[in-house]
Amino acid sequence: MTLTQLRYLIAIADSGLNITAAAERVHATQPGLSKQLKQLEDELGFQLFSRRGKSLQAITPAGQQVLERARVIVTEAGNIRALAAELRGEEAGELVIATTHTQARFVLPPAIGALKRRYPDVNVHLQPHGDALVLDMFERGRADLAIVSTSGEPPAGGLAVPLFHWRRAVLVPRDHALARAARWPSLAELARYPLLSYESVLRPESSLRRAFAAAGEAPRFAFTSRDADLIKTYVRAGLGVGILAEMAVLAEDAEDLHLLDAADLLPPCTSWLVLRRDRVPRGYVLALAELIAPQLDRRDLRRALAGEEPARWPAPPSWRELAARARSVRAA
Amino acid sequence: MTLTQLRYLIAIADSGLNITAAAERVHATQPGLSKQLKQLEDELGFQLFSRRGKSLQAITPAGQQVLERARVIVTEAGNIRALAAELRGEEAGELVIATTHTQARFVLPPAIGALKRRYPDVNVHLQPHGDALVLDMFERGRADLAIVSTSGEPPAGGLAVPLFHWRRAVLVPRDHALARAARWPSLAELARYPLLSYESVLRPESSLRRAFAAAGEAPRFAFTSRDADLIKTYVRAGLGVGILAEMAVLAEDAEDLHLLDAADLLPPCTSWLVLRRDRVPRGYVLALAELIAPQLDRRDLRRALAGEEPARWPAPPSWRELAARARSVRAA
DNA sequence: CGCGTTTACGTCGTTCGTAACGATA
DNA sequence: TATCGTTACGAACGACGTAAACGCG
Repeated sequence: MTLTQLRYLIAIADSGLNITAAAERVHATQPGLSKQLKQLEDELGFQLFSRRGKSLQAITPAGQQVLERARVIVTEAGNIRALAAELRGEEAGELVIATTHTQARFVLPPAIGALKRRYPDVNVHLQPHGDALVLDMFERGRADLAIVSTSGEPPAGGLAVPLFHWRRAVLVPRDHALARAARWPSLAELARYPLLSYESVLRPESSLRRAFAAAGEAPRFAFTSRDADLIKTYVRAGLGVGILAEMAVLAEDAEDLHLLDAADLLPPCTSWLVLRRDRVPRGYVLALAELIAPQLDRRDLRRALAGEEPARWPAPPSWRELAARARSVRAA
Repeated sequence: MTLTQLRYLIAIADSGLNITAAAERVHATQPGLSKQLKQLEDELGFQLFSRRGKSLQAITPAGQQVLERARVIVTEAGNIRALAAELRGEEAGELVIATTHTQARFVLPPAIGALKRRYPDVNVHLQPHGDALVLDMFERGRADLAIVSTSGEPPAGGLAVPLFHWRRAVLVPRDHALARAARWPSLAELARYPLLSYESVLRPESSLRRAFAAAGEAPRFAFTSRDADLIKTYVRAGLGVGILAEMAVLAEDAEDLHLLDAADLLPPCTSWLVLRRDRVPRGYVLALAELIAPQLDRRDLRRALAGEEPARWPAPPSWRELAARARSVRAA
């Protein structure tokens, strides 16, 4: 049994039992993986995968057990390497971020920009996905960190650190009836219009859906997307009333869109940074956290990951504060 | 980085930084370890050990971090091998038991005898130690299981399973004043005599010491040992009153010793089996548990180790019941 | 016939043990 | 001088990639 064999095993399992694809992933040749897998199975004395003909069919129950432990081993080996890289002062590496489109498009750009200036040799890989998939990818170990939002409890699956609070924004075309109204609309009034919002409202436990339900309303979501830009585009096209994160509203949107403050209508949300408890983070991972949310300190993050602390986090600022602070920095 | 290098690293750390001794332990040559250590340090880019001249002086802080992760890796690799051995139906292996002298001498023999009949190819290594050292050895990973006693909470450091309850026995020579008394002595009466007991009573938190203290007595422990046989020998020699575990009292002791029932005087104790949560146990480890305490079932133990259960254990019998049951089995 | 896996083979790198050397107390 | 670690060297092994063969849809 070697670390290489276990790495190959994981790659095969994570590539849908396709050895050729797995070989690609680990930068090796397919016969190499085939052989190593065979050797591992010979050493252990049982099949890790069931086969149909020559193709791998499924992981055997025993193989599943081995796979789980192999993941621990390979993760810890990676931790040792990360530890060493940090100690050497290495500033190159990969940073895989699993997050939603809104964060990737409207929140992260300045932070990632600053990060790349500080760590030019870090390659950043953004994986925008739907809410559910983000945490899924993260839990499968495909990402170093996840950035997700909830309107309540912190997300499970790792160490969750609050980055900032935000509110929803309601967007309508400038000539929309709601834009001319004298006062902010109620939920009931909003619910009369076709709504445009994120894909995640399709889930029954969506906080937006629940807010309407609590007011006895059952709005029609006429258009959903993961992509806030698309939602804005279709609001412009007159499809209805857009409900999206305030971060997605830019100054230039005011030219043809009217922003209704939904602060009191809809529950506030928190954006969370989620780190894997089983991984030693590289310095630039924590640097990114600090860059997004200045109230965070990487030493606290390291302590929390080591499990040494009850993990009390500084109160997160609102997005409005963060944006104002960023503007004043740019002005200076 | 290879599994071998990490195994060598652990061996060196566990051999007091003596590479020659470590080489012995892993059945390799000393230059082999030296070289692998050097290669690992070269790959990681920093020293795992600080050196004075050529000798290893201490583990560096970074080395400590690496060492901890290396232990996880090597443990999990061992788990995979154990898993495979079980699946193959392998019935050979090593069984290292950390326990006290009393358990090793008076409780385990029948169980280990039966185990060896069932698993002739399992080599059993008994490590009798003082109470504190037992758990220490166990936590350092030198033993597959520990068997210890407490008179209250289960021991920490692993998955603790209650085996049986037992009481203390008070032994005096047949011609001792207490042997002729009409009734059982009180703690105050006992405390008038020099006492002979286990080494563990020297610790201030000892349950025996606390029992006397609660009665306002401060007895003199004139003789202590880890070895119940020795205590009995010195009781015979007239040094005083022996207080030991009832398991240590044999039928033939009645010839020249008088047994006082201390059931109501001194608090009861529980013997616990302790398993490491990070290790997949071989079948014979669980078989031993079943052989000592028939109320246990290895499937429950496996489930509890997998963390799937709130770990409620069947009520442990008393040692008296266990011994009676064993006698009736022998008679049949 | 394409896709994916296995088998065969040659090369290269690595590990390991023996033996000699060096440093330290 | 004894103990312990390093260096040197040769043999054996193992990993890896290329190329070809095999099975299957």
